[in-house]
Amino acid sequence: MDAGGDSMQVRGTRKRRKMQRVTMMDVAKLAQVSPSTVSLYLRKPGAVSPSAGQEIARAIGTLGYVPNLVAGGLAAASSKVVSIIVPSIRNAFFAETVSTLQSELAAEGLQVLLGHSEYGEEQEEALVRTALSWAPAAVVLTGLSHSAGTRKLLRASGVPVVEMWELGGEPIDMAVGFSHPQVGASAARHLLSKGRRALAFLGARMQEDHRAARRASGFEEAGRNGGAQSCEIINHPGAATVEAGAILLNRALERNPNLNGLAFSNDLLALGALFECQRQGIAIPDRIALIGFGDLDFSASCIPSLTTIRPSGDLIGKEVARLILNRIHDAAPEEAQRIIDTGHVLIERRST
Amino acid sequence: MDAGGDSMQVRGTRKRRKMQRVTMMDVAKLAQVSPSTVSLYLRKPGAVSPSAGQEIARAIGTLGYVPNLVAGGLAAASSKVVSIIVPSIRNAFFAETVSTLQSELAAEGLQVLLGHSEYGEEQEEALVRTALSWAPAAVVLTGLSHSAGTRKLLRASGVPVVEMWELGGEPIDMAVGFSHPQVGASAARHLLSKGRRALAFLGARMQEDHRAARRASGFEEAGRNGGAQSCEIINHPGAATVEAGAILLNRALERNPNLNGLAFSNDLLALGALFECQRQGIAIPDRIALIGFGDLDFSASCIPSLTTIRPSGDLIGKEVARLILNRIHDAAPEEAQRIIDTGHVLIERRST
DNA sequence: TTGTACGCGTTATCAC
DNA sequence: GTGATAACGCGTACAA
Repeated sequence: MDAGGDSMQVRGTRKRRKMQRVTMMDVAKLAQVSPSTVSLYLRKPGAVSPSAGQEIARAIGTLGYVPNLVAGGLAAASSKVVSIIVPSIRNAFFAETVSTLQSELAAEGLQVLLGHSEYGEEQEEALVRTALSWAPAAVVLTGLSHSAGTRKLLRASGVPVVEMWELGGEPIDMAVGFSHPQVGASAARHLLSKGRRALAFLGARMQEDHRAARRASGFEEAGRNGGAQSCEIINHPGAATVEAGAILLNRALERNPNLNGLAFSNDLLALGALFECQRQGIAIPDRIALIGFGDLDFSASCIPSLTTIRPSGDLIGKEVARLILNRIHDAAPEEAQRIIDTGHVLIERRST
Repeated sequence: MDAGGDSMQVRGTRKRRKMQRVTMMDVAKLAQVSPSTVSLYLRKPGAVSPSAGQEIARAIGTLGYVPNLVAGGLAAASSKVVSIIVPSIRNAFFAETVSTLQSELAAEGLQVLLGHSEYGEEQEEALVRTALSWAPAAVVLTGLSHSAGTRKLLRASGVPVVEMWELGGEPIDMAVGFSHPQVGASAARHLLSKGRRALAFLGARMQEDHRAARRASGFEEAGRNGGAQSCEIINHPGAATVEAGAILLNRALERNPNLNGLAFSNDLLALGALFECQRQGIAIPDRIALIGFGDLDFSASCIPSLTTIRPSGDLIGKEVARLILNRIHDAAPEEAQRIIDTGHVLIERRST
C-alpha cells in the first residue's frame, strides 16, 4: 500500500515534476476493467454494471485518483471552466454576483476563472482572448458595451456567452440584468414624489462605468420630464468610495446651494455624503434628501438609514448560472430564454 | 488546403462543437515552418531566427490564432492557472487580496481559478481536490488551518502552495501574512494606553473564522496581562455585518454596562456599533472607545472616524504573487524565502 | 455492458 | 536554429 511514497531521498530531480501519477489507467487496472469503463462510470455511473461500479469506486478510493480535467478538456474539446469577467471584484456588487455564481456553478462541477477588466474594453478583449484559450464551457461578461473585437471573438468561438448587470441592447448571446435608465428614473421619481425639485445625480467614474452613466441619463430625463427645476449630473472621475461621496456633495452644493434631492450612483457615495452632511450640520432629509444605489450592508443601519435601490446581485448570479447550465445540458434546443430581467426594487428609508 | 473547413452546411451536428479551429499547425503551414518552431517562438521568441519570427507573427495575426492552453497544459504537465481558495469573496479583505493577486498574475500570463470554502475545511478539501485536477501552477489557500486530507493532497501533488493571511505555524509550503494574536494584542494595548480598563473583544463567526478567534485570544491575553479589570470575548455566530455590530454592542453592554473599551474583529462590526451608539446617545470615545480591524473604505470617514488596524490585503496579494512567480521561474533553487510577514499597522483615529 | 483504437493541440527531447 | 517524434491523460465512436 501507499505506493508512490518517495522516500525523501529522491529529492534530487532538478525539475519540478508533477506527480499527477495516478491515472485512469491505474484505476482501470486495479478494478480489472478497461479505462473507457472507468471513464464511463465517472460520467454516467448508472451506465455501468453495479459490480464493475463497485470495483471502480473502490479502486478510486484506494488510489486517491483525481481526474485530470486538463486531459479531459482536451479530449472533450470543452473544459469545465466558466470564465467570468467583471470590472472589479472589489466592487461589492460584483463580489456578490461572483460569489453566488461560483457556488451555483461549483455545485455542478464547474470551476470559475476570474478576470478584471478595470472598466477597460481593450483589457476586456485581452481577457476574453485568454479565456477562450481555455475552451471554456461559458463566458460571462459584465454589461453590454464591448469592443468589436470582443464581440467577434466570442461569436466566432461558439461558446455560450452571458452578459450580466445590464439590459437594453442586443446581447451577444444571452443576458441577465436590468435597465439602468429605469433605475435612474425610479430615483428621480421618488425624489419628485417627496416634493424635491432641485435635483442632482452624483456619480463616480462615469466616464468608464457606462452603467452608472446610464442611470444618470435616466435620472436626468425623468427629472426634467417630471417637473424638476434643475437636474444636473456631476461626475467624480475616481472610484466610488465614501470619500468621493463627501467630495461630490460639496461640489454639488457649491454649484447649487439650493439642491434638495440627491441621487448617487452607489451607496458608498451616499454614505460619504451622509457623513459629510452630519459633519456640516445639514439635516437629512429635511434640508436635503438622499437616495443611493446598491442596498449595501450598511445602508439599512446608518443614520439616517439610506433610501436606496436594490439591484439584487444575488439573483443575477443565480439566473446567470441557470442560463449557463441550461445551455450546457442543452435542455433548451433552439430558442430558449435568452434575456432575463431581474428588475430593481426601491427601498424607502429615512434619508428621503 | 484548408482541410477540415466544414462548409457551414454541416450545421446539422446536434452537439455544440467547439470551433477552436485555428491550430498551431495552421500557423506553421502559413508561415512555412514546422509546428515546433511556432511553439518555440511562442515560448521563447528570442530562440528563433528573426525572419522566421516575422513570418510566424504575421501568420498568427492573419489567422487570429489563439493558443489552446488546455492542450498546452496537458503536454507541459502544468497549466497556467493558479487556484485561489478564500473563505468568501464577499469579504472585503479577500476581495482586495484576490483583486491584486489577479492583476499581478495576469501580467505574467497566469489565470486565476477561484473557489470559496465558506470557512469549511471539508469544503476546502473538495475545492483543493478539483483545483489539483487542473494541474495548477500553484495553489493559494487562506489561513493555516486545513484538514489533514488537504495537507496530504497538496504535499503529494508537488504543486507550489501559498497560505495567506496568517502566520504562526508551519506552512505546507510557503506563507504570507501576519500574526493574528499580535493584532489582538495591539488592539488591547492601545485601549489600555488610553486608560481603558473594562475591555471586550466582539467578533463574528469565530467558531469558524479561526483567524478572528486568534485575534480575540491575543486581545484577551494582552488585556489581562496589561492590567485590564475585565476582558471578555463575545461571539456572534452569524456573519460580520454592520447589523451584527449593533447586536454585539447591545449584548456586551447588557453583560457589563461598565465596558469602556471595545475591539472588533472587523470594521463592519465596529461601524454597526458606532451607529448603535449614536442611536442610543452613547458618547464615543468619551463613554466608550472603539477599535476595529481592516481599515475598510468607510473607516476614515465615519463619525467619529474609526481607529483600526490595517492588515494590508493588497500587500499580501503582491507578496503571494511574488513567491509564486519566483517559484515558477525557479529563480530560487533550494531554500528561498518561504515565509513573509506583512505585519499590521494601527491607525489611530477619533473613536479612541 | 465493455473494450479497442484513435485523436485532441501542444510541449519537450533529440537529432539534424 | 529547426524539425521529426513521442508523449500528455482522457473522450468517444465503433466494434465486440
